[in-house]
Amino acid sequence: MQTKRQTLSPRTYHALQLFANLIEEARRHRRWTQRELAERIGISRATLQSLLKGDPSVAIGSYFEAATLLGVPLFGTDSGNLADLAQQQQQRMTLLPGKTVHRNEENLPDDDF
Amino acid sequence: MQTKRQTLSPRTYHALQLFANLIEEARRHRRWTQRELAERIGISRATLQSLLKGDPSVAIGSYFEAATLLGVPLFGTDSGNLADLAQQQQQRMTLLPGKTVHRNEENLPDDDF
DNA sequence: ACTTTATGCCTAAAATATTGGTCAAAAATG
DNA sequence: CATTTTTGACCAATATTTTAGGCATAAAGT
Repeated sequence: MQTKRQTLSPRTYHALQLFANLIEEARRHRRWTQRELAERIGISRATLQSLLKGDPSVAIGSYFEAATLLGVPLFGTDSGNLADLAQQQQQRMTLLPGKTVHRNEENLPDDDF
Repeated sequence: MQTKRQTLSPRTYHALQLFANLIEEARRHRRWTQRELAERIGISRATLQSLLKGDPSVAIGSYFEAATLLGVPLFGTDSGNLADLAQQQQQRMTLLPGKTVHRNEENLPDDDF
């Protein structure tokens, strides 16, 4: 029934749609049947169908695994250096000053860029 | 409890970790509290915490909405042209030949690039 | 044209993600 | 350094996703 459990920003829907389409395109290109792909991902065909429609309620792990298996680039990079990127990020964060975000009465709610 | 309902490829885990870290970094940068962000996304703080750890079982919609709200670029682009990209994709696909993927006994299972 | 396979869509049941609440420790504030 | 706020972790109850299965239609193979 596809219950609308939460309302998301238009941008999110577009991103989802795009992502799903990239995956579907890759699937066809590789000539994998829905069953095949679903099986490889480790989910049911029904869920895969939701995924291919861009359903926001599907687990992100299923999306990413699909992309990985099909070779759809995640975060710009297609190669394996993704692990490195993650680690860089990790460090960059742990080194940063504020561990927790604190606020009092009146302070700038938004600090852009 | 973080049940390990399925086993994913290392690359997927790395991507998830990276994504979560990007979001967390952006949150701190903007000085939003976990409560604040969770509320804006429309999820509980508990779920947000799973998300910030890179939990694969969290709905992709929550991830993407978080990224959107925090300005974390999705698919390389930060601006609004994401909608256009989606539409281009859409058309590119519907115009393509094979609607369904068919196979018989022996044929090339993998057609790379 | 006929046969086979893939896809789209629908259920009820089963599995599990999400929630709201609480607590202790950590971090920022004044 | 005392106070306030944020964060990390946990839990039981609930809401929701996921599943298996079936059926009709569409597409591809022979």
